Amino acid sequence: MKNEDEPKDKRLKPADAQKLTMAEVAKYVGVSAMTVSRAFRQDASVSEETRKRIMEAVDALGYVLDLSAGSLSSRRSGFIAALVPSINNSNFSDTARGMTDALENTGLQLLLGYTDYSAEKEEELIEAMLRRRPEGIILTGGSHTARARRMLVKAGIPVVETWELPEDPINQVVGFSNSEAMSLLVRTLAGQGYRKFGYIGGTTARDTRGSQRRSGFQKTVEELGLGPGRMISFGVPPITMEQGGQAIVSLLERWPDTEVVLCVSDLSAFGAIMECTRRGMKVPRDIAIAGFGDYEISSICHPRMTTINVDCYGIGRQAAARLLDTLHTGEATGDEITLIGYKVVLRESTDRNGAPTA
Amino acid sequence: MKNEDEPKDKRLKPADAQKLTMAEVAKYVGVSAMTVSRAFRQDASVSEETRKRIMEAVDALGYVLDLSAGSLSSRRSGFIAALVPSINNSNFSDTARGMTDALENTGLQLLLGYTDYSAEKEEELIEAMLRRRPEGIILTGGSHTARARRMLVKAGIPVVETWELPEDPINQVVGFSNSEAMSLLVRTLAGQGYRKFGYIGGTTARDTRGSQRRSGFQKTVEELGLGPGRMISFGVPPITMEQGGQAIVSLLERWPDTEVVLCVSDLSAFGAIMECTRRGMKVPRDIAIAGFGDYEISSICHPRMTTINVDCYGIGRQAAARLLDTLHTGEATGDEITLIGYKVVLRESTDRNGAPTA
DNA sequence: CGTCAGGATGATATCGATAACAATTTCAGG
DNA sequence: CCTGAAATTGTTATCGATATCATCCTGACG
Repeated sequence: MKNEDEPKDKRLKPADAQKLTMAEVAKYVGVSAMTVSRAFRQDASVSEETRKRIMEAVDALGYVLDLSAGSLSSRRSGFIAALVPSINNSNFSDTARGMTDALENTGLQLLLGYTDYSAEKEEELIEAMLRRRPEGIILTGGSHTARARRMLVKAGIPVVETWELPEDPINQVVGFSNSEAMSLLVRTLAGQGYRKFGYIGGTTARDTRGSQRRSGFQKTVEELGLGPGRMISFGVPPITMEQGGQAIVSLLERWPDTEVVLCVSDLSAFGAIMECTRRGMKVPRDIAIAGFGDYEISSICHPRMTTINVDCYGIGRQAAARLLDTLHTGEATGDEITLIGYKVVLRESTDRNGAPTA
Repeated sequence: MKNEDEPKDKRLKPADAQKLTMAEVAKYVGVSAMTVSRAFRQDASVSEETRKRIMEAVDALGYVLDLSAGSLSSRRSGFIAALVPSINNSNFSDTARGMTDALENTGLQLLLGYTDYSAEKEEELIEAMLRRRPEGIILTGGSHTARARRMLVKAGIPVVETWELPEDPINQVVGFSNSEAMSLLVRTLAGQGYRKFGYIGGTTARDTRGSQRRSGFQKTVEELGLGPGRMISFGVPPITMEQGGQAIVSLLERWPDTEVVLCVSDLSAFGAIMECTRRGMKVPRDIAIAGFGDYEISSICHPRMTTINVDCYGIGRQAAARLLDTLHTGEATGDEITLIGYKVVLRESTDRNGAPTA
């Protein structure tokens, strides 16, 4: 081999004056790189004195740890991947917050990806995430492309599916039955005397939770002997507020005697309520409307909206907690299903007295 | 080669049968690892035939590229970090979408972090992101802790600050003046004859965009000779819908003759409108209300809301585009400021005729 | 005074890909 | 057929940290 006399370095990076490495910090302090590495971890054995000197040097030099190198050698990437359908949905953001909170002080970071309610996009994201070797992955829903599923299984990391109860879970599940939740809402309202039920949802099975809610609605209405529900499908999920408004107009044109309309989410329900109000109809006097999700808007809007409250934060928190369990025990104690609670929240928009609080 | 009978390893990874590397794929196909590596990139020169065979093997074996190894050696992490205050805010999610779109087909992935409107949280996130060596970073706002700023400068990667016009930019800026935008709204409404202005915002400077809007309001009201504005500060940013409702009650108790109330965001404005409606006041007949941001809710709610529309998507798209420019030219062509458009959207909630469309 | 446990630190191999350059093959054109 | 440029493929060193094991040191205790 060559000695390091002559060929110092011929290729010089452009304007890259600050390729500071651990070795340089080490030299600066007068210790080995290994000791610097140890100083960055709280479990490692380094004397307090040395650590202090190292950290001062780190500060002085402005050194920032390079995890991409570290994770290669330690085989721990230090992050958990989480895929949610939408960034702009307070239900999912509550879930994300739950995950972040549960991961606090674990040394694990959460990296979020957005699937836009698309299984293809989800597959792409799963691959992109797996390439960075996450230590675990949390998914929304239980429907994935075949290839996505294969990759997930092969990856050999804990997988948690959330927000649903998949028939054939990959690993762990933290969720609830969207179908039963919607069913509960139908039964509750039927118990209040409502008989003619309408439903507003999306057109495709793309939003699997939406489909489940719809089928829960349909099944229950029939079980109660209230005939087939009046369904309006409108647009590609997620349905917007505006589409909710358009949908209720169609629905009432077609079935003017509808008494109560359930919506796949609070957002479309809000659009429906506003549109009715705009057209001079009183909610709930002329038409009762309920949503799903208990978004902030539901308790603020006028009239306040009946909906299903789901423990979104709990989903995230539990999902991350189950993931951590699996990571710590080294092996899942069996692929469990963690059920998450939900409850009907009755508010003005379905009040039988028809008189919203003044 | 070795059988399972011989427990060669003392430390046994749990169920870790699949530590598939590029070298194994290469062996399987009968080429070198380098060729496999090339096959994964579209620019590299590999014969179509070889690439096909390699990709079939990748598929058959279920190999997933390991970027943590690749980025160490190539010194390219393949991602851009973006920090936003909140994931549950459609303005910022539009911005994020703009960034994602602009990065499409660039081989760069977007990693989002959310700061919760806290500079300390932002600092932590910046450090966490920098440890993974992003190729660029996009921030929301121009206020950062001193240490965060130091780290950013030292990192030697392009930095884009968005949504504001910082006095002392780190590098590039894509934003607008929140102060002037609010000022424009005040002038527009004053032009319609409004004289007694109220304002609802948060209590602290934590939300810098909020503070700028407030000062724009205050300054302009005084410039127009309309006396000091009637300000109600309520809660820690971001203000919720509910706080908007509470705030307007306080404001009207204190200054019952207020004609129009501007809010730091559409969300608080919405809460205010609903609360007024609930109390039997007509908007805008009894009180006019305007927001900021043009969220979906503003065009749906009843009455529809006057607000400022900002090109949120454009902010994201431009920010990413400027970042890519800098990456490609190798050096910024000067740290530019890219101005983003905004406009006043007049709707029913400030209609001087006072008669919301039936 | 010797021994040994255990903390602190260092030396070296290594994680899995890619950069850089070398070697080989292909093929057009003289 | 030969030559050289371009296309394809291989070899080796390396990216920057950490796992692992070796070494050194301190002090308690017989």
